Amino acid sequence: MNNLTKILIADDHQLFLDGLKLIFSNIPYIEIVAEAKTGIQVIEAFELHQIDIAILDVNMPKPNGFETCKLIQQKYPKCKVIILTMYNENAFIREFFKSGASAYILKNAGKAELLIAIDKLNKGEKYISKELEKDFENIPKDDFVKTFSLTPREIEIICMLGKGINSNEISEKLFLSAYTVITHRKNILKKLSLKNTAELMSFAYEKGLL
Amino acid sequence: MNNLTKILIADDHQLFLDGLKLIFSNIPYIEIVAEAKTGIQVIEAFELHQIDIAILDVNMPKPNGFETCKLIQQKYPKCKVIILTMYNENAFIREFFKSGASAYILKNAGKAELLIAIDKLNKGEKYISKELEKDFENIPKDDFVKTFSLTPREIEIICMLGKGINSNEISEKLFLSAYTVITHRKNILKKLSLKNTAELMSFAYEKGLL
DNA sequence: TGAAAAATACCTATTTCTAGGTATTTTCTT
DNA sequence: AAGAAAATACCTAGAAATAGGTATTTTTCA
Repeated sequence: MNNLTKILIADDHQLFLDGLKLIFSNIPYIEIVAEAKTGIQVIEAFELHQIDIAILDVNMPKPNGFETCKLIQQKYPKCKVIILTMYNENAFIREFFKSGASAYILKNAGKAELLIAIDKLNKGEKYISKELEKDFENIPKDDFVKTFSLTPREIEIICMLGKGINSNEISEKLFLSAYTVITHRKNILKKLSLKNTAELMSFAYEKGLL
Repeated sequence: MNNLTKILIADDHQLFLDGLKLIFSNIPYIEIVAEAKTGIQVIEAFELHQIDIAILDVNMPKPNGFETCKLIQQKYPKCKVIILTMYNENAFIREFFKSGASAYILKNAGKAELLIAIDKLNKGEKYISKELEKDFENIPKDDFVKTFSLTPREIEIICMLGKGINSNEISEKLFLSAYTVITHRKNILKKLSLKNTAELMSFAYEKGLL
């Protein structure tokens, strides 16, 4: 056994990948063994390489960071996952927990924080960005649940709506009846007391859901 | 006069800035003299430093890359601007022209392309990402001009839609025929090549319209 | 294991949106 | 003053969203 940490990095922007590579190129105990631009490529990379830590962008396409993380945890439970997020999307803290990831870091957190996180992960600990940690404590649990009280499925549908995908298309993509999607949309609007989807999109953006 | 290119970099994500810094750290003829996370910080930096090239992220907040670019060109017309964009948003090619920027590059283009662009800019030439160039040629000029840029009335209506107000209600508030509002909405979606109002809301938020 | 939450699915009726037009008037700009 | 752009308004048909239900199955969690 050696103490070289083997890392996979995944983000759909080449420049960002380049940046990460250069950041890690100075660190002797870290080796980047694979990179990917989509969730599918991540899974493929796992079949070819032995990976200790996967650094995934939340907004990565096909599938997104959380989904990819779940897949990794199922097949390779020893691998730790760091989720990188753009904004302080506190609606996703729950997703983070469910996904089984070990660290959750804001992209604007800086390089030092990344290295600290990797260090903690190697010790078997978890890590969450300072800024994100605040949200945890500031928001009482009940309030938090009440404020949004959106289920993962509902959030998923909201995100798809934001891309201009309509109920029929969503039902196809998620292998659901169109009725089900319509029911979800109805529940979302009712829960949040919103008039229509346009207002829902505003809400979603203002709460950092999108 | 020296041949050292002084660069400002601006993006709201620290890791991305770090990446750019490391990329340029190997290049002897380039010096990063300032960095910024918002448009305001960019303007402030211009008051403190002599800058040859500004590299701006489109999606930077307050104000966005294009707006910031316009401000720079007004006050410091000698400075060249490189706009970095996440996706192939051809809706913004026109914005790019209006802003007076000298280069327009996709973020996933890779480091080499950035260096080529800087080289061209130093020679007084312009540069556009290969992938984006395609879109230029495909779009006939007339079509191109008609395709984008929202009128004040259209923006007003978009804002109201974001509040959940529907066509009928908008027509009442603005003392217009409902037909007129519907026509405006139709024109907006066509102009921006969007599928529906949900996607329009996403567009509006992402571009800082809402 | 039992209750609660989430996800699923169906039905009807009505309203609203979208897409395809055309066309006139007003405002801006050169 | 002429032309372009913006704003206005109308028509039709079809697609999609919304609102009101009900109800079963699956997951989650205490």
